[in-house]
Amino acid sequence: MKIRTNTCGQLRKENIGEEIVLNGWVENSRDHGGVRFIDLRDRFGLTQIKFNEDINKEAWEIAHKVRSQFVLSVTGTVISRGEAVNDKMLTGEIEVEISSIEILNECETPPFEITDYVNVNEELRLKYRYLDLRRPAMQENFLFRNKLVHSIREYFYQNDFIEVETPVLTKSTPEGARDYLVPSRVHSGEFYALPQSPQLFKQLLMVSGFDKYIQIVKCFRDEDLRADRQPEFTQIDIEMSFVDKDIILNMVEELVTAIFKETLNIEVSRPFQRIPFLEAMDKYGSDKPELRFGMQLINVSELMHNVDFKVFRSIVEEGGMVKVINAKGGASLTRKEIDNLEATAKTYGARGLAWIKINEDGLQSPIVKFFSEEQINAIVAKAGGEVGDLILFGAGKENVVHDSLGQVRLQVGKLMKLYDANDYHFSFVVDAPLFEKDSQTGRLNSVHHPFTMPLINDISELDTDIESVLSDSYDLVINGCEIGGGSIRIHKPDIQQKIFELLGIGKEEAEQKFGFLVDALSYGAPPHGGLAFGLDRLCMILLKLDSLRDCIAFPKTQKAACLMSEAPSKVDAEQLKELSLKIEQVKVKK
RNA sequence: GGAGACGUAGCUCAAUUGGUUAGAGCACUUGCCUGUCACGCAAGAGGUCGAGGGUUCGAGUCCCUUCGUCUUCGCCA
Repeated sequence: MKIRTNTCGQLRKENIGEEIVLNGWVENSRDHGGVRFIDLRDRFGLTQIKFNEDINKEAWEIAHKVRSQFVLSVTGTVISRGEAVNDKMLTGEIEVEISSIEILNECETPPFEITDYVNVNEELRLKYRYLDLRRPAMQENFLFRNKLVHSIREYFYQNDFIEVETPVLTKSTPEGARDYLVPSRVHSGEFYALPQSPQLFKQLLMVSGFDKYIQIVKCFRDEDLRADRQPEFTQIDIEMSFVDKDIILNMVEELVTAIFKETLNIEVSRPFQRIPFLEAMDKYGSDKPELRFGMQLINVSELMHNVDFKVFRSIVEEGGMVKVINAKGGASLTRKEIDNLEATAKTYGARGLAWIKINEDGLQSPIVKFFSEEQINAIVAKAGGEVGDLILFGAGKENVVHDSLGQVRLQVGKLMKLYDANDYHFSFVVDAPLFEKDSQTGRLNSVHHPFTMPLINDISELDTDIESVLSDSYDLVINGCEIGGGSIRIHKPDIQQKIFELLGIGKEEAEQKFGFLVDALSYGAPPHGGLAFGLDRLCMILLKLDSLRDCIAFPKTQKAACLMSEAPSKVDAEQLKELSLKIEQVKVKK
C-alpha cells in the first residue's frame, strides 16, 4: 500500500499543486457519471477526492466499485475547488484529483449508517461499538477525553506529582460497595477483590514518602448501574502529605481552572464557594447542591405547632419537619406540571406535595382551608411569597423532606429555566458528618470512609455525642453533580483504632482487615490527605452528555454486560476445577 | 428487589375498534447523470412484527410468560 503523505483533515489551499497520498474510509460518495466525488475520512478530518473519466479513466473505473466504509489509499493532486467551495468543511477550499486508487479493504454494508445524522438504538451501537466509535461525534468525544486527560497529566507533571500504580488484584473489604471478586488458583478457596478505589494503597504511599501522588486508575464497584454509573470507571486519584484542607482545595481549584481553560477555553473564577454539608442539606436538600439558582428550602416547622392541619402538626410533633420552597412566578405552572412535581416528590418518599398559588385575587390551594388566615399569612410571609408565586411544601422525616423537596427544587429550576444551561458553578461541600446511623440496624457507618479525620480537638470528643462529630472532608460539586471527593486522613494509630471501635469493627476484625494500615500508621505516617475525581463524570459534564457511556469506549449495559464481547460468559469446567469452584444452579423463581 | 418506557424491513418510525397482500423515509442493489458535498432521477430487492404460549372465525394490535435495551427508587463506605 501507499502510505499517506497527509491526513484527511490537513490539506488547505496552500497545498494546491502538491502530489499527495491519502489513506482513509469512504464516508460518502456522489456519482455524477463522468465525475465521482468521495468524502474520505480518518480521525483527523474529511477530504473530498474526485475521480474524472476524462483525466484518469482507470482510477475512475475502480472508483465505481467503491462502497461506503471501504478503506482506500489514493494518490492525486491537490486542486482548487474554484467556485464550488464548501465552507462547512475545514478542507472545503480544496479537493484531490485522483490519479491512482487502491482498495485496501472492503466493507460489508454496515448494520447502521456511520454518520451523525442517524439516530441508532443504543443496543445496536453497543453490539457494533467499533463502528459506533467510527462516527464523527463519538470520535470527537474521545479526542476531547484525550485532551482532558492530557491537561490533567500536564498539571500534575508541572506541579511535581508522581504517578504510581497500585494493584488491581487486591484484598476484599466488605465495607462500602459490593466487590468484584477474582478467585485465586494458587490459594484454593480464596479470592482477590478488584479495588473500589486505591484508598489504602495511596495512604501507604504517603507513609513511604511518595508525597504528591497521582494516578489515573480504573476502579470497580459491583452495584446497579445508572446513566452516570458504570461498574468499572476511572478515577483521578490524588494524595498529598504535610497538607491541610486549604492546600488541597487550592490545588483542586488550580487543577479545575487549568482543565476548563485548556479543554473549553473557559476562565473559571476563584475561589470556589465553600458550603458546609449541613447547610447544603438545610438550604438545598442535597449534599451536592445545584447552586446556579436560589430557591432555598425554608423551614416553617415552627409555624405548625397550633395549626388544625393534622398532617403537618403531627409530623412536627413527632420530630419531623415542614419545609417550603418558593417558586417565584410559579403560579403560572399548570395543574399537570404541579402533578408532575408531586410525582417526583413521591418517588423520593414524600406522601404528597402540598402547594399554595398566590394569585392576584387571593390564594389558591388545596390546603389553605385547614389554616387560619393569620397562620397562612405567617407561612406566606416566611416563604417571602408575593403575587405570582407558588409555594411548595415538603413534610415528613428530615431525610425525606430534604430528598423530595430538594428534587422538586431541581425540577422547578429546570422547568422554569432559572439558570443558564451553559453556565458552570463550582463549589466545595465541606465538613460532612463523620458517621451516620444505619436506619435498619442502628449501627454507625462512615459517611465518607473509615480513614477520614474527624474535626476534633481531642480524641476524647469521640466519646460524647458521636453523631454530631464532623469530618475534615470535602466534595467538589459542579452544577449539582458530585465530581470528586476526599478528606484529610487519620495518621495516628490510636485515632484509627478508635474509629474502628465506633464502627463496631472489633480489634481482631480490624487487625485482620486493615492491620497493615494500622501498622503503617505506627511507623511514622505523615499527616496526609487527598481526594479522587470521577474522570468519566467530569468528561460527561464538560461534554454535556446525557450518558457516561458516550465517553467510555466500551461501556457496559444496565445489566453490566458487554454486548460486543458478550462478557460475562460461562467458563469451562476445567477452568472452574483449577479454581476449586463449583457452580450451584440458582433456583428459577416461579 | 421495586416502578416505568420501548422492541415491526439493514436503520429510524407508521399501521384507526382485532379484519384484505404490514407501509414510509433513509440505507442497500441496478441503471442514468461532469460540480456534488446528508447530490439528484428511475427501477428493484428486502419482514420469524424480540421469543414462547393463550383468547378469537381472524392477533403486529388483547391476555399471560419470557428475553433484551433504556430511565429510575433502593443500592453506590
